[in-house]
Amino acid sequence: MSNRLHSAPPVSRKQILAQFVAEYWPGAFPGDPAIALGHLALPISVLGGRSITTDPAKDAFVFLASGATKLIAKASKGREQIVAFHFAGDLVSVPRGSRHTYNLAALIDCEALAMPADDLLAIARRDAGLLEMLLRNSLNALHRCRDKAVGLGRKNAQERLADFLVSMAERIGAAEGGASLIDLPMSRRDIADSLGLTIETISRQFGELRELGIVETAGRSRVSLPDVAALSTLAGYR
Amino acid sequence: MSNRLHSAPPVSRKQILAQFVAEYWPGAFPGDPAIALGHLALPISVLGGRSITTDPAKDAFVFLASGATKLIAKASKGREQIVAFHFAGDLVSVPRGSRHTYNLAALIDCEALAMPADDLLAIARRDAGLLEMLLRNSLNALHRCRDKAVGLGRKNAQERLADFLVSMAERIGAAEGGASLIDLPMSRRDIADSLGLTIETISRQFGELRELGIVETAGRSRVSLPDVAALSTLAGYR
DNA sequence: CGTTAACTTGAATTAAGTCAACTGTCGTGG
DNA sequence: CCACGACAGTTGACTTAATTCAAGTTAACG
Repeated sequence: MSNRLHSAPPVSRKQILAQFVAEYWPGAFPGDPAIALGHLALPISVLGGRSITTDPAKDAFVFLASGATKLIAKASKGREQIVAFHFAGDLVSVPRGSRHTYNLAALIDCEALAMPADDLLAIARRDAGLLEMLLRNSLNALHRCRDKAVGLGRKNAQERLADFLVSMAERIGAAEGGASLIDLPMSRRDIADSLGLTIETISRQFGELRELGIVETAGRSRVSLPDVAALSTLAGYR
Repeated sequence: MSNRLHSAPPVSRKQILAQFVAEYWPGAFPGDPAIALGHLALPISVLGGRSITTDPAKDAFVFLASGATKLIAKASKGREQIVAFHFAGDLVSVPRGSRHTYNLAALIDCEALAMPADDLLAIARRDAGLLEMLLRNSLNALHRCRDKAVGLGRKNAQERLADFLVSMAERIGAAEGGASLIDLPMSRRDIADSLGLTIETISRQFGELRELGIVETAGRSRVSLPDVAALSTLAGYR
């Protein structure tokens, strides 16, 4: 799994920091962010399948420079719920463990930057531009999470999978006219854990969508959606 | 329903604004916020059961000065999912309609302040203190929403209701030693729509928890939790 | 005190889960 | 480059938790 994507050339701490600043810190003075973030931002390289560990007693932010991750919540009895997936450029808020224990895991090889939330907030307090980007990002995540809650609470298996595929097409799909090609970095188990279903149900629903001619699959990870609009209809929006 | 709580004495726009500023705008100069927010913050009084309407095409913030609300998402086929409950002092982010349509409704009489998100952000851009409070509030909502997603995706009916009651005890319960007294402002239907279940299932689970001696009910809204710790155990955390 | 909507309870149904066997994909090493 | 092994995914039969449908009860408000 560690080489599903070609091993990236070694990326320096400086480069990752620069990437984060470019995306989330508008109007930062060159050199300034490096000094401020220098000591608290921990650069991380992880192989697919491994965890991106942060202090479980503190909220943290993780900037994902490259790769893909899942944010897992653990409940009792070994049950796991994947609360969000992330891709290159995303900034993830990883909550400290309270009711449930949270854990960020790499789906494929990742380059990331981990920062304690308190420290980042302390820096941002002096810079409204950064603060506003953090706020926009967090509102975005909130709205995504709410839409997810609707699916988990009120949709059947087919609608959940349709919604998942439409979302993935939007985020990592390669458009081909009305169609979309996706190379899923997550397993059927991950999809199941994200949609509150079992792998068997995911498999059966992939089957149904294939029958309907709305989804085509090749191998474990390649998915083609010939008609994204039709799939959206099945997702039970509105 | 409009007088479940005594009708509050008429509250002026100025008072509500002051309350919002006191909670979310540290170090604001007196008079300054009033000028900035004056034209865009819409004061609202609604009776229980009515909707707090905001422009459905724009994200909005609603500051709840008094009362209690539910944020409802509508999916296709008339299905509704309550995504969050709010109480006095809460600041609610109401998303514009995208995949699902969102709607904020009063559970009891409310005094509130509605603001278009863009306008509030434009003001906050010049004030890191306000911005930081908005960010903390939004991260808080995000973490709550994620915990909710875990329940919706991976917990059975009893665990969901136990979790709901523990949360309500924390937010609006009156502590009595190890016990907690709650006066629920929402109906069984609201609880069902929040937990992704039906009213019948909620009713049956209340019955079970009563049998177990962990929950006592009086009338439709009064709930007493003699042993919150025991209830937490049933909620399937960790 | 009477009406009405909220809630409760019971019996039948169903969507998804569980358990178990089978098949395909993909990376490794011959 | 092909064959093998291991794990990921699929398929089928059966079970179950929660829904649905249908009567009852009760609480609260006028």
